[in-house]
Amino acid sequence: MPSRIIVSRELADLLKLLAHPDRLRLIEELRLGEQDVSSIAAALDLPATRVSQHLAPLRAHRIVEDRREGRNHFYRLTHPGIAAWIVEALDFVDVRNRFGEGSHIDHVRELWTADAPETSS
Amino acid sequence: MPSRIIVSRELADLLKLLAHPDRLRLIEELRLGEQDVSSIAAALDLPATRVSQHLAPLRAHRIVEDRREGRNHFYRLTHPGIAAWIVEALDFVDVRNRFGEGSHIDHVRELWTADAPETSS
DNA sequence: TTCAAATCTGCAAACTCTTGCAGATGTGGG
DNA sequence: CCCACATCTGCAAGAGTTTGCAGATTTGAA
Repeated sequence: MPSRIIVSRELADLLKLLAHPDRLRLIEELRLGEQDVSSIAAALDLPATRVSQHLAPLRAHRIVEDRREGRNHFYRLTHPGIAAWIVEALDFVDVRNRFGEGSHIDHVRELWTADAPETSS
Repeated sequence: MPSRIIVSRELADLLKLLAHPDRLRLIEELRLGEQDVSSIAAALDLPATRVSQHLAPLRAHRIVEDRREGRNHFYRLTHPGIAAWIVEALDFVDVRNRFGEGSHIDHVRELWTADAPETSS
């Protein structure tokens, strides 16, 4: 079995794991640091159960790591660079004939590239 | 509908499209230049029909573009950078407890990063 | 110990993707 | 015109994914 086939399977599994809108937003949500499940659920406007369901396979493939503190589980990206790598894929999204779609993409690229917002002090 | 949700769907569709071992190898096969369907099929050791089936959605999403010359259809990457971007994802593949897997990955990274092999002249 | 909060796991229905195959289309040669 | 070659498209069975919900865990507090 040639290496290319073995590795392309691993790579496809990884991409399949990332290929879900909620999981992509979840990863970008962790871009700037760890958060517990409830915070993520609130930020993404999803039921906490669903967030936990998404986190399970991400944890199994070591995309995220967790730390328990009392009854809260804090998650963080195992490879923080993955968030920026995902944003790069925006360059490959086809925006033909989708008016306004391009500007949505530019807007999100900024959201997912900006530093932490300064606190209001 | 917030931009993040619209864009994360587009992005997930893109990743889903890429998340297939044959399609990943196909894209890396086109890394160094255009090829017709039969050549790709021979290189990947797949039936030409299957290659054509994989090319159809890649073409629909503008990952590849084609050019007809007689009865052959030559395909090339719309964004040649996508091949290198895919190779970067190897950094995020989990290799825990898979002896030898790491070296497969390094080997393929080289294969998919090297320049065209020099001709034998 | 008993309760409630936070999270995790298991399951079934609905949905989507993959694959092989049969047949359709387009092109060049004789 | 007729055939063969290269490629494309449509279809159906099987496999895999997503989702909501019910119930299991784990932990801290009363």
